[in-house]
Amino acid sequence: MAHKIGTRPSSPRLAAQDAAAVTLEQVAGHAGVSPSTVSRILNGTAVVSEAKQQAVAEAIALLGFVPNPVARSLAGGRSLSIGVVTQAIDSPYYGGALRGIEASLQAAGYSPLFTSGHWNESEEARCIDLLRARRVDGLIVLTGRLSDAALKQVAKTMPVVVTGRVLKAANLFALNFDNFEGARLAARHLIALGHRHIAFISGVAGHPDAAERLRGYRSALDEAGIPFDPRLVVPGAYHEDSGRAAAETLIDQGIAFTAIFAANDQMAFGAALTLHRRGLRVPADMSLVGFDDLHASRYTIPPLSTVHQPVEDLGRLAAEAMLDLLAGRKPAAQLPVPTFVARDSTRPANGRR
Amino acid sequence: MAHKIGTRPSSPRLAAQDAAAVTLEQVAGHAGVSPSTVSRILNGTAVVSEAKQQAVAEAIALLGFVPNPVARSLAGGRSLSIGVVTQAIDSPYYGGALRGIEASLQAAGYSPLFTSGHWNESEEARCIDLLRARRVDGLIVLTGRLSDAALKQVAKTMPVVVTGRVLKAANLFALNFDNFEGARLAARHLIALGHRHIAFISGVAGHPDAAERLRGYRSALDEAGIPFDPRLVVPGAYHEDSGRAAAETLIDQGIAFTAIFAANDQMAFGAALTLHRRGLRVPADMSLVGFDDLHASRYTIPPLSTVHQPVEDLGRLAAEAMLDLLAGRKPAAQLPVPTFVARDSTRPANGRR
DNA sequence: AAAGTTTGTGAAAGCGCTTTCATGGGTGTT
DNA sequence: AACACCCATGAAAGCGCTTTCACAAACTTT
Repeated sequence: MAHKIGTRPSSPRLAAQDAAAVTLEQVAGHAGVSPSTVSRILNGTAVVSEAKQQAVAEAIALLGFVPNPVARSLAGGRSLSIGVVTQAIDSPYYGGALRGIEASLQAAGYSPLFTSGHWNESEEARCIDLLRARRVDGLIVLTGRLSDAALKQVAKTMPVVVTGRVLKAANLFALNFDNFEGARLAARHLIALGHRHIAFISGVAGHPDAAERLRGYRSALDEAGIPFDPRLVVPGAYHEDSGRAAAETLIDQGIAFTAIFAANDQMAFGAALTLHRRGLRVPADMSLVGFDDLHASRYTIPPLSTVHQPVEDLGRLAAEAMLDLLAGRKPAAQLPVPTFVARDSTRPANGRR
Repeated sequence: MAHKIGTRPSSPRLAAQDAAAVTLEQVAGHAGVSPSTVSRILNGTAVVSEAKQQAVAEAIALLGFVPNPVARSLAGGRSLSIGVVTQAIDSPYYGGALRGIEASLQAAGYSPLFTSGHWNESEEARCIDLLRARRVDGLIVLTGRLSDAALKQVAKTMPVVVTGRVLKAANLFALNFDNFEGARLAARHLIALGHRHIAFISGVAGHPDAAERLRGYRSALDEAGIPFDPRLVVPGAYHEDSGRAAAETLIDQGIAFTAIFAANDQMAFGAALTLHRRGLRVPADMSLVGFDDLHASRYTIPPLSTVHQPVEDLGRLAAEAMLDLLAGRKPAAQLPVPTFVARDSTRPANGRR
């Protein structure tokens, strides 16, 4: 099984497979120094004479040495990997965040380990156990269902960055988007267009961000002196089909309304389908706004007016906060303020209600 | 830094953080056997007496021992992780496949390591280097840009499963979807509805699946005796905006056509937007079909007729093939045959052309 | 009953790094 | 010039596992 050792990489494109076999010890041998010295240079752990630095650098280049992260982890106690708990790796919302995380971590020499909790508390706990078994150095939890207490518990073992909730604890950083303000913006937009009867398809019950979005909706209503009608609020589950079903419920109730505000874009897509099936045109007969500003929202018919959420920033910032935590710094990351993107799914309320 | 050792997990939800500190050696001590024996039981490497098995099992349960995968990797030479090269982790198409991979690998005790090549050959090569440095045991490449030769090269080092191309090599398994047949199905559907002038928005040039889909389109045309008009074929890049632009090009050409076949759903979404802006209704004025059957395609207005591609199966099968390769078995995985899903975006061609 | 074969098990040597710990030369003090 | 002190460096001991290797004990075989 022995690979050829010490030969130059043959392909310039891909590093030679031999590279895997070159060890730090061989580098030390070539450079005429001890393994400790090589390690010190690699990690910047101690001052090393200029001459030896040079020699080692040359040996590394010559042999095409790449440190073995596995050995490194075992010896150093760190794995240079960060566990990421998302809800669904294939969700359009989380995907963007993952991309941001991936980019930022990679730049710092860390690798993300993605797992999906599928909106399920016990599965999330399993993910965390799995990641812990893999000896990740830190944990990024994207809007999980796990209790605050459980998260704090984990934070005793390793740094934790969590999004979508407000939480203070040692070794833990919470990165939250202002869902309240975002929802208020959206509702205000509708109100400014003259809508007085605005239905709201809410998010997953018990979820902090869902509660905040609902609160934002109500706040905008209050400001405008519009009475809150609980019959106009129907629950959804953040996916398309729940939006579709919610819109049906709303229409079948027989209560008049001229606009729908869905607590996320996916539910808005579902609602749009129901409207289409019932022969209601958006925005002519019904205004529709979403929340999240998924990439797809630019391409719906008509393009969806929605609250822009900086998902990629969120991923990037979460990763940076993690890096801060790991380095013992206090993270200062903060999400940009919400903005509303008016596209074509909203229009002034006409006479009919 | 010493954690408490030997205490029972305090929370039933999450494994105790102490667990991380329990070593195989401690288990051996408690069970009154040697570390080698524990290892043998853990891995099933050799026959061990019933009595010791029992004792070890008890010790493991008592201490809450979880093997350290890092040490395991270093000693065993395997990392129990599989590298996955995707093009964009946040793409709606790949997301589903990743989910399938994740599920299958996890069941076998392997963890996926996801990286994104962003449709870029050199970046893909970097991903592979990174994964190799991480000592992954195998590589799953989802429809990359890398040359066949490069892939074969990698396969000399570790097992490789690649999708979206036909390739034969030792230690390499190619899992391909019948893009030709899928495209032919879609085009036939349009033809059966009476369309004679069918525009085609093609995929990324030089990509095998893009070529196959084009070939399928032409084949269906040939069957029906419809002359192929190259002006009706415009290039796209598999994302929404390229579909939007392609549709504009098509319309601006001034050549009559009654249907558009986009080589993937995302481009169909983009094309739909252009049609909407130009005042052309789908399907009344123009039929539209896509390819992939993304989840979102069920929720467009109108819901999109498209070729169903079993992305999650693809992920699952790719993972299973990898497991086979790893175990020295010959993978037998095969993708289901293409099917066409007729929804509401297509309609018989009326008199006008 | 002696020899040969199989079997379960422990001791010990790594896997490729990091990190004390000890050391010898160089510098600074008095 | 004698002492203390600092600094760069190497030797060696792990990190927590797997895996030869060797060896008794338990079987065969003749």
